[in-house]
Amino acid sequence: MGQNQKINQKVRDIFTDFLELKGLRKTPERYAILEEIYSNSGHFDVEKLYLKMKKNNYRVSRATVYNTLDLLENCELVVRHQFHNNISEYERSFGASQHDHLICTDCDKVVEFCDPRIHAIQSMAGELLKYEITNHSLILYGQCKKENCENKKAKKKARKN
Amino acid sequence: MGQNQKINQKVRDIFTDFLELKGLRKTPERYAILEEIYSNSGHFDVEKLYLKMKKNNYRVSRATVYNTLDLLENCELVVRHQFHNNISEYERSFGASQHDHLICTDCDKVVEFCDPRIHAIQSMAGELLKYEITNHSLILYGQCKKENCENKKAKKKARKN
DNA sequence: CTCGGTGCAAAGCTTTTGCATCCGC
DNA sequence: GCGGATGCAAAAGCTTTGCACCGAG
Repeated sequence: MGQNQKINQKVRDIFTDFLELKGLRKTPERYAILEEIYSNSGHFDVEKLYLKMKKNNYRVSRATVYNTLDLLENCELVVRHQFHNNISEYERSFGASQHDHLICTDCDKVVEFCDPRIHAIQSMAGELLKYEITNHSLILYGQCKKENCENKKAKKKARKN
Repeated sequence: MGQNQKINQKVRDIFTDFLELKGLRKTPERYAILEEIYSNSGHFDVEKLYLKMKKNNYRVSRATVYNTLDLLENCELVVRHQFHNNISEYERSFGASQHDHLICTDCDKVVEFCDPRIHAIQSMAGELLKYEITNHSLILYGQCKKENCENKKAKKKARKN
């Protein structure tokens, strides 16, 4: 059994436990969506996932995709990111290392990075303010200093700055 | 001259310099919007600002509000936040200390806090990844441990978790 | 059999866009 | 007077909702 298959099995089990705990139904659509998400890594939005499933001849409605993503977010198999536009991006979160994001303000490219001090900040702030912190979102914005940054955004839309 | 008036004058000057530098017009609408934003502190969204101006008998279109907020964001008189919903929230950023946000997952209340280590993370990540970091967004999510947390969200919508 | 879940389409919200008019320069 | 800015309304996205039907328990 390969590493991926092992992860997929574990993930299905977590989802099943969650659904049973909450008294929710174990529908094929829900498992199909989970499967699809864990068949790749990287960021995706609802539309991308919806179209990918359609292409693979698995027909689900957008409503079900939204519903299932909510569930998966609640059982922490998926994290939702809110980057600086008004659409929700998602990412699978089991079997992946905790990380944060750096976004290029020229080309929108997303780079992942990790810094242990964030957890220190998180727990200290929680203690100080009397909050039980469950998660965080750290996004850095900046320009790539390398010359191979393709500057897509500038092409896409001449920014009025 | 009071502290607020001094700030308002400084802020107008910054905006004027910015508009002149970019060759943009100094329209009364733009200054009226800036004025309205700096007449209060705290977070606001486009609709809230739009209605506030309307109530004060200053008629601007939503389109102009969006346009001007873009300009103000570019000259760093306003920061835009993307919390975990799909609407943009703004906050004036001149004359206020740099801070980050903690959001209560029960009642959506936003608390501000500050930790100097974030700047260290920011510059180290930038150096490592060869990016010129210009700004960041750090949001912590958690539940208030005090009993006076009114749990508005639970009322607003029985979350399907 | 029941009632939660799905699919579809309509509605809701925020944001963007097109165009005629206006006004800063 | 020119060309950018505004106002309005329509259009465009993303997300939620309503309702008839389906199927998991």
